[in-house]
Amino acid sequence: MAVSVKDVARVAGVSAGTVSNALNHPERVAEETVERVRAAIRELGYVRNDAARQLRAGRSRSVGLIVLDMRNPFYADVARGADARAERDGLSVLVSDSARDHGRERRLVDLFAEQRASGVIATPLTDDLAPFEALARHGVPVVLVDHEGDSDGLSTVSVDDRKGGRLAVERLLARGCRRIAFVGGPRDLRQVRDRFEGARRAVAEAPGAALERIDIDDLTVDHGRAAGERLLRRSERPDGLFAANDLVAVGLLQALTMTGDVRVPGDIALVGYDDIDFAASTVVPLTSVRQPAELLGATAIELLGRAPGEHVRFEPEVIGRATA
Amino acid sequence: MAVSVKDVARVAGVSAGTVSNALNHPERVAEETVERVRAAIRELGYVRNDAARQLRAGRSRSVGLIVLDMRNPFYADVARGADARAERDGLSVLVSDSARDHGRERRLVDLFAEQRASGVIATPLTDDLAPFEALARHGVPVVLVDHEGDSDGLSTVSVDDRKGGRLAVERLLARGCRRIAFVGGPRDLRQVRDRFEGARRAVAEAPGAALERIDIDDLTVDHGRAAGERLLRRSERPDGLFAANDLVAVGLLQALTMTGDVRVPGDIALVGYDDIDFAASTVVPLTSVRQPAELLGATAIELLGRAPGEHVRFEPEVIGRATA
DNA sequence: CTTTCGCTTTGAAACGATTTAATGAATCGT
DNA sequence: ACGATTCATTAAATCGTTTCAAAGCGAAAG
Repeated sequence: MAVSVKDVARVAGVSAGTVSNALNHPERVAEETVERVRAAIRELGYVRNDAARQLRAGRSRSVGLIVLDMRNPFYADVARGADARAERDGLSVLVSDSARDHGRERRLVDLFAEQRASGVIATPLTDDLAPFEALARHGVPVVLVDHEGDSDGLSTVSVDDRKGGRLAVERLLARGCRRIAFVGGPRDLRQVRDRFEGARRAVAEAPGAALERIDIDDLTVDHGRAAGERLLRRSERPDGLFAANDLVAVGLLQALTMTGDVRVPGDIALVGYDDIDFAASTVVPLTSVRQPAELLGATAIELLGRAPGEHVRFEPEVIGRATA
Repeated sequence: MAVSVKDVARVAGVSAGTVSNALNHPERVAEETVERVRAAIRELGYVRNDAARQLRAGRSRSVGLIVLDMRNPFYADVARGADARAERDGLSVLVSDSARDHGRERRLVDLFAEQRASGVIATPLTDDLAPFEALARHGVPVVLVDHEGDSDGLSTVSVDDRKGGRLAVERLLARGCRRIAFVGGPRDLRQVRDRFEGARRAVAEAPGAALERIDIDDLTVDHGRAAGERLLRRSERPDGLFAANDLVAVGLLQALTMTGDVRVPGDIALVGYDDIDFAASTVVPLTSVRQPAELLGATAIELLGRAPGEHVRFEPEVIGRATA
């Protein structure tokens, strides 16, 4: 059933080696022969077997991209950026979702290791980089995205999240907010930790300002809205909110504006994180800390081709809209 | 550099075949030997070469999922559903984005063909199913998602989009809307076409109701908002809007509510499509036609394992919220 | 007329895992 | 104690492609 080079060779009246050359190095083969091989391929409906090709080459032509959460548009943008850049190098990007599950992350790393991927780009779940270091030691280039690693077998592309946290809070402080709350979680997620840390420092430097921490279990719209509703029932409310990402911010915004007795930003100002497409489109357009998502993805692909251990860091930027 | 079964075999003092058996059929190998092999694997840091394994097996353990637009949370949900179901069968789902580009779609189909994927699940770009039919003819099971195909080498999982369009408009009609507009595009996208067609029929059956068509180039928040802004500048406005998907609906809603002189649903009612997470969280919670996204994904994986040519169709459902 | 050069093409050897039939060793029943 | 039956292991074949050294062959050079 399976058509192989040998069959093509027979029909074209040449050897298997020549078929391979006609396909991969047409300049080494007489024009007329190339044509004959092409015809045979069409006739038989031959499709190259990538497994055999890879086995010989020792390495595949695809790079794995492991994201924390496919539903977060931020990662979709990272994927887009990577995809676009990879196309130029003749690589394919295959995205997979760790869904914030350690087991799943591990399995995906193993999968790409076994596939001898050309590279793996990942947003790691926690600080436990062991699986990725192992991967790198096995010769698969690894680039961590959105992670400020220090491990030197690995390259990283990141955005300074502490600075982002600081910028967000400084924006709130500049508006006059003094009772600031950070809404995010889970706490062991590095992004959450660093953004909070940046916020903490900014508040510490501002006389008279206080920072409260509101924990949620997941960075989703639903959890954000639930947190917002809890906030509404309190007598003493913060006057400035910093959400760990835009999904949470969107949820908060919904809850706060729903009843109509809290005005945003009048009573409570709000800053989100990621500047996803939706941010510009919320009830009150969302002020957010922007990360250059597509650029992160594209840069990650570039780093795959270079020596490991390179660290590129981008600067976040506040996109001021109406909520703060 | 590369560690192979042979190296493991040497260290464990057995033959290559035994190493393979220890890995894949431990019950055929003496317990003590399995242990010795395991130890050797750990010692050498052996990682199985999937290319070789596949070459022998003739088939890979991963299924490709080709989506129209990674940024649309609907597809993220489909991917989630597929992923969860695939895990049980020991398959991995690799997602790739055709980004509504024909060339890209073609390249991805070729890629999965060459990889001899266990299956391909795709949301096809247009009605041109030739590439997918070719794939199926080569023995790769193909399931089209969100497509009501009739081609019988292919299985499909779909949601009745015409019915969805009808339901959406009936909802608007029931509220008393009579000047209804459909906002969507591009016209050759099957989803757009069918949803419009359903809307058209529903309007045709309602005495005194008229349907207008507002074309946009892309089903995104931005295009929706632009359409909404154009709408605001008109003197004669529709009293009911049906958006081809929720992203567009969110954009429309933004534009309409921004200025404050149009009330939703008072002046203009609105129904979206897909019921993405965000839908519940918009300024005015969005009424939307729900498709069981995760179920679509899971079902697609199941169909991969069955005989080709099976067609499963789900029913859409209106989720009534505040906009209509 | 021989030598040399350049261009095509070939045949065989990899790549690394799995499988098959065959072999050897141990256990069993009678 | 002997053939029959398990059980564990092995050696060799195989999957389909690419590569590399070698060979074929006609034309140009001497």
